[in-house]
Amino acid sequence: MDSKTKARYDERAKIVKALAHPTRLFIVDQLANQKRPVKELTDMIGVDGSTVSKHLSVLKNAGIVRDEKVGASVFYELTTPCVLNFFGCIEGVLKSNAEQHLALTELFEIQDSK
Amino acid sequence: MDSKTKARYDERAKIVKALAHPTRLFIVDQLANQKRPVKELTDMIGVDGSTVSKHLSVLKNAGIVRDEKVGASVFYELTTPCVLNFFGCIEGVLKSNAEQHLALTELFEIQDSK
DNA sequence: TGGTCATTTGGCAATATAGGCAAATGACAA
DNA sequence: TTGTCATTTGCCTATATTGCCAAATGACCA
Repeated sequence: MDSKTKARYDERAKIVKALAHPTRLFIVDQLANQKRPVKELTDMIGVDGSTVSKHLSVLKNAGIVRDEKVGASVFYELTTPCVLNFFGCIEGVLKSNAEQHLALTELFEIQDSK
Repeated sequence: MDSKTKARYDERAKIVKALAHPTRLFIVDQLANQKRPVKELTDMIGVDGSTVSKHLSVLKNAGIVRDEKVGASVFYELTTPCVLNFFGCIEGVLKSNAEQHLALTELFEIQDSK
């Protein structure tokens, strides 16, 4: 793999890595239709505020969210709503996995019943 | 966040994490239109075969690829082609980042020229 | 100015991930 | 059977990530 190709995949991986955490996926979901302050997200998630702040900075660093200061609060919003497409795609994989698992389960049941 | 919601995001994150590596994104891309043996992927990527094997097992474990033994080789293929939608989405974020960066650059140039 | 709230940053310990090498496994041809 | 090739697994070290606490910063009100 030449260095140019490598660089392209490194960039892409940076975006995906930023989304690769349950809390961050939750945050993205909560920002789907509205901007929200850190406090509100923190209350919803139920972990230390500094932890949420760090997750938000990971998302911001990847260009997935943007922040806006309003008084003492900082509101975050999605920069590119397209990120939400991820969920449909992920659910597709999960559904496929579930079907696969079901098929295997049935297979074993048939074998067991022999 | 209640435990059921937590579990849902944990599952989703598992899928995204499996994709969150440049080599694995490359592999998914190479499997887009055809199944390929490990050896072929290893040659394309240029790292140790055991490393590629491990990346493939991460993808397999997440249900993103499926393997099929043919003689001494093992062919891998995508289970759900929908995963490819990720790329369009990621490129969207990268494009948005690039535009943002360009806008900032221009802003500073204007300020510098004062 | 002093106090409070929201957010971020620094430090730290626990845990997870990556990738190389060596060795084990399995298929197949000589 | 023996040798070779493809793949996987075990082991190990280096590096990255996570999340908490405490402290710093900034906004705003009394």
